[in-house]
Amino acid sequence: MSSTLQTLDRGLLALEIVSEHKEGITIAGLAEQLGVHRAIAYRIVTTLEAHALLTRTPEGPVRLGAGITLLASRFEPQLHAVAQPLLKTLAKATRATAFVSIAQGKECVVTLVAEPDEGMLRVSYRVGSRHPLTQGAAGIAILAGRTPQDDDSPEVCQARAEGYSLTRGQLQRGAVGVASPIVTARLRAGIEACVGVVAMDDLDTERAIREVKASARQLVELIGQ
Amino acid sequence: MSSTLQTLDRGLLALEIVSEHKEGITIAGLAEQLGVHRAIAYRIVTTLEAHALLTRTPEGPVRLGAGITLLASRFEPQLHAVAQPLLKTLAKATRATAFVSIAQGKECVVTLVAEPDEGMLRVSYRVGSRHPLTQGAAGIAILAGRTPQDDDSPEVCQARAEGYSLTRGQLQRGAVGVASPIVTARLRAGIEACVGVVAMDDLDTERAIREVKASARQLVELIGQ
DNA sequence: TTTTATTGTTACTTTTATCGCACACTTAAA
DNA sequence: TTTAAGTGTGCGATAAAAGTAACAATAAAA
Repeated sequence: MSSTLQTLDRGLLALEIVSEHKEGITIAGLAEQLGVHRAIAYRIVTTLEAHALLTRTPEGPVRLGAGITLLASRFEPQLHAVAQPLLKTLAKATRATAFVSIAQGKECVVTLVAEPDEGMLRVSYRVGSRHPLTQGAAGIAILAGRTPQDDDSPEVCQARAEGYSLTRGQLQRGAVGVASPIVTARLRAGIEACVGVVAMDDLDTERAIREVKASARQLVELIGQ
Repeated sequence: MSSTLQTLDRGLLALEIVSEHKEGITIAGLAEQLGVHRAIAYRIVTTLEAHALLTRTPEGPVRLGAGITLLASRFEPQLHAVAQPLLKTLAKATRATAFVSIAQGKECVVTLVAEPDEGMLRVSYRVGSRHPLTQGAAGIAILAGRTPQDDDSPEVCQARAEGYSLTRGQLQRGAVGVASPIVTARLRAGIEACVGVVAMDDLDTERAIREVKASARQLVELIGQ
């Protein structure tokens, strides 16, 4: 097992800490959270700033920078390439429409979809469509993937315990949704995403639950623990 | 003038290099591009992997990891906080609907919107809606923000030269769009985003162009050069 | 088959990049 | 005015990387 680089490690940790502070954080505050001298934090910020991963507001505080967007836009096609075949398999196995959704603010956005080729009728779930996190199997699965909150609904708590969520008719009458959060062990927090399927009422839920959970695990393997 | 940290700098450079290789890159290849010994590249990759910013496929190559998604999901509300007031001002000044769009694959997705409070009729542009990059002012502005390609359309070339794009009726009959790419100097590439306005045919284009370009510059300041 | 690359990892020496202190300075509150 | 909290930057000591070399383990070529 090869070792890690202290300086790089700290820098990335700093990036994560900054990302946790929506309103920004002072360099002094960052230094404290990192447990290092201010001067070190200062150099770390300068370096991250040079790569546009951080910005300093004129008043002082440090926030995330535009570089994140660039990286994210490059990650998306990679995720697509990796996850699409997996989704296709999931769609076939469950004979339902499979999807990957991620959180964006208080909403849940569909990023990838695969439809089964069999079946007369099928539910289609458009990429880019969004709905509140509190509604539908996908949203609940994402909430369940977060660290427990006091105000979690019973559904979310159950989904967290079982590893999946199942909803009927929440987004569309007569539709069933099953979703499972994508939980990564290495990160300090979940990645706020889930895999799932939607179908008409005739979904074989037993099987769907099994398959969706398996897909979530596989995705974690492919995408990075 | 404070200095940057070599190790962190190299690590971030490695991250960028990996992000440029959609299919992944071998560690040896990465080491070469970084101009360092293989052993160093290994240590860098291990560290980035520990933060889930990179993953290694079972066959070897290194790709971006899920950590990017987490950072991106946290950047979004920060961008929102910073850009929303600016968009509101832009909407007021131009009496048109102002927006920020980013590229996602071959499409262009609307991420933020602000509507003017005056005016009887107004064009509403829904957050999350998407259309091909080749269509509409927003898409063209993003393409213009990229490094020149051989197959760029005349519109894209013109937008690159002028610093803005203007289209009429491409997405909706009777609608005019003006957009300007958000170009950052520090990054190795553009961030694939733009600011703009959409309105009915009665838009004061002279003014809109001026305001939109100014907004793009301001956003760069706020978000990180 | 042997030979030749390439990959992945470790142990060790060298060197230099990083650490952490220190000092100067600004701003704002007490 | 003093106190406090924060920013920004040189500098020497040393821990932390760099940069070797070396060694299995594959994998590809002869």
